[in-house]
Amino acid sequence: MTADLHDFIRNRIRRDLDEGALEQGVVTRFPPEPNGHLHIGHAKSICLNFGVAREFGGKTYLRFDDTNPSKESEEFVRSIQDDINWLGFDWGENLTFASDYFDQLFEFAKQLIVDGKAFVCSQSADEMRQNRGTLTEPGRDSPFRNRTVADNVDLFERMRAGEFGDGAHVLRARIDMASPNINLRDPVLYRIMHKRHHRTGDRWCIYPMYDFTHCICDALEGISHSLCTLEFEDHRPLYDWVLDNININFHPPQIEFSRLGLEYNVMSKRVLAELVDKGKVDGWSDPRLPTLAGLRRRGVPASAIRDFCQRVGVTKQDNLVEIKLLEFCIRQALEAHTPRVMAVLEPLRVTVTNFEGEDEVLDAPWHPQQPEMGIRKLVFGRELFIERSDFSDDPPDKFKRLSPGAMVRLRYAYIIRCDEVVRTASGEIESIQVTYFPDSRSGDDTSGLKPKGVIHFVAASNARRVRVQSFGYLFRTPNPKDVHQDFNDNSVTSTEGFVESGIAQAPDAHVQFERTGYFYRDSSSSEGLESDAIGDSLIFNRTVSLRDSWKP
RNA sequence: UGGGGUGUCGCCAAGUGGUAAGGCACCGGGUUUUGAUCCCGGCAUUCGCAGGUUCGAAUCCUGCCACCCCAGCCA
Repeated sequence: MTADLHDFIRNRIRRDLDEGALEQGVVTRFPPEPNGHLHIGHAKSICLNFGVAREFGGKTYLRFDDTNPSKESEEFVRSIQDDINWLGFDWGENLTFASDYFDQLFEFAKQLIVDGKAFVCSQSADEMRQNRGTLTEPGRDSPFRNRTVADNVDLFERMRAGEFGDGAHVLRARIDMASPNINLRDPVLYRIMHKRHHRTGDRWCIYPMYDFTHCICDALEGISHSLCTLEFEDHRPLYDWVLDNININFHPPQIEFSRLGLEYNVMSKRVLAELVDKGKVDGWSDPRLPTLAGLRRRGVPASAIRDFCQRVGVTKQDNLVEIKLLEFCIRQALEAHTPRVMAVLEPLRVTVTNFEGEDEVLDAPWHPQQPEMGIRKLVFGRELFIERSDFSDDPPDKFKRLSPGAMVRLRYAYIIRCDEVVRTASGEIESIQVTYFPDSRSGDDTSGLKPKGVIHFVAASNARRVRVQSFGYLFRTPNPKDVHQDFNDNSVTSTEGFVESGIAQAPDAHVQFERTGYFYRDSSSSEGLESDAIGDSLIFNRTVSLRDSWKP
């Protein structure tokens, strides 16, 4: 089940364990900011953090990093929990919020002030930026850098008391304005923000910054390995500085790994939020999005995402994973147990001229390799639909489908031969006429006929209308740089076809339309995309097509 | 021109001095009432480049090159 994984993080953990360095065992945390929905990049982190804890008998905190009330909300807190659960992970009792620690954080900040390691700076944001220096030039000390401890304590208390407006003052660490690492040039620790917080309400009007908050929360929770992405690498000295300069007896190591890059996708929450807000997609759960909500609505099983994250591995290398790997994982997850059904997405009418009388009911397995899944009933009759692409009046070489004079097997039913093509006045193929061979019934075929191909069909009397939505990539290039220019405005294809009525008895919301792909019943409703709520017609989202190795 | 990272097959990725795992993709072949699945086989004399150390280097040393990240009172 769980292969022995040997990425650099797990190797490190094994070493720590061997050396007896972990008194409390393995403790990890997944620290999302509740300002958007989770995407498959977060899934990589979730699988890593929860996976590692599971493998080494440790525990994982779900800790919301809610230090910026101007962007965060309860709605996102809920959706994130739902998504993590759906992915298959459980934090149990270990649900925390950075805001749970606001009181302690405040005390730690005061300690820093008393020790002369932090000061209240009253420069404007603009002035501060100007004095920060550049990548190659050192910054200049703030004129407020040498305020007395007493003044600093007083000012900080009054900041908290609400005496000042947003931006009037800020609490800064007193480190080194000449540091080549810009994060160490007296970084801001607290800012004034008169904003109601979704958990603490109006109790605070100053909020701690990430760099000050995160490391302390990690220490307070006894995180044994604080795993984050590469862009925090040069924040690590600050992470360590804070913990080294306050009175705390635990110091987690921060270990960075590279974020997931996925072809034809964008993994930036900012960009995703923008697509949602501008109505370019149908909400956070648009099936074209790499969000967990979107993947779920598309029909991607959580197990496929977990498998994908495992196959992708964990390293420090920048990467852009091929979308084909995800597609492979999805097909593989669905192959073994997804019920089969036949659906004709672009119907071509077929008349079986030698079929007389009552419709015939046939049996077909829900899954050809899983007989224990049982059978479904299928109807064969005089009027049928086949896929337009399964007929050609000018077949290419090695065409194994139907063409004038040729024979083909209708899956789980009879062999037919095309006798005639009926055309419209303008010459388009309107329907075809065929004869069937009564002694060629699937299962007891005594005809001796050997057609070269098998195609799917739906009997007109057994057909239920179905609307099918297929999705292309949201972006036109594998590695979109300009999300507006590279946006694919034409990524949804909607067709109306027929599905065998047995679909109603399908033992799963996931289904394979034979020879076409895996589909998932869409039951959410919204404006942009069609949903199941419209009329009584069925709506399916194509999760992924079947592999197709046919090359004419 | 500062600091921090990363460079192993088309894409991921093992490997940490002993002579290049694996997966995906791709290409052959077999089975097949899904051109699916499944099965078999092929696919890096070479590890960014150049030197050096060593009996032996993807792994050690030196120098180069390329790419990514950092100048929010965001996380």
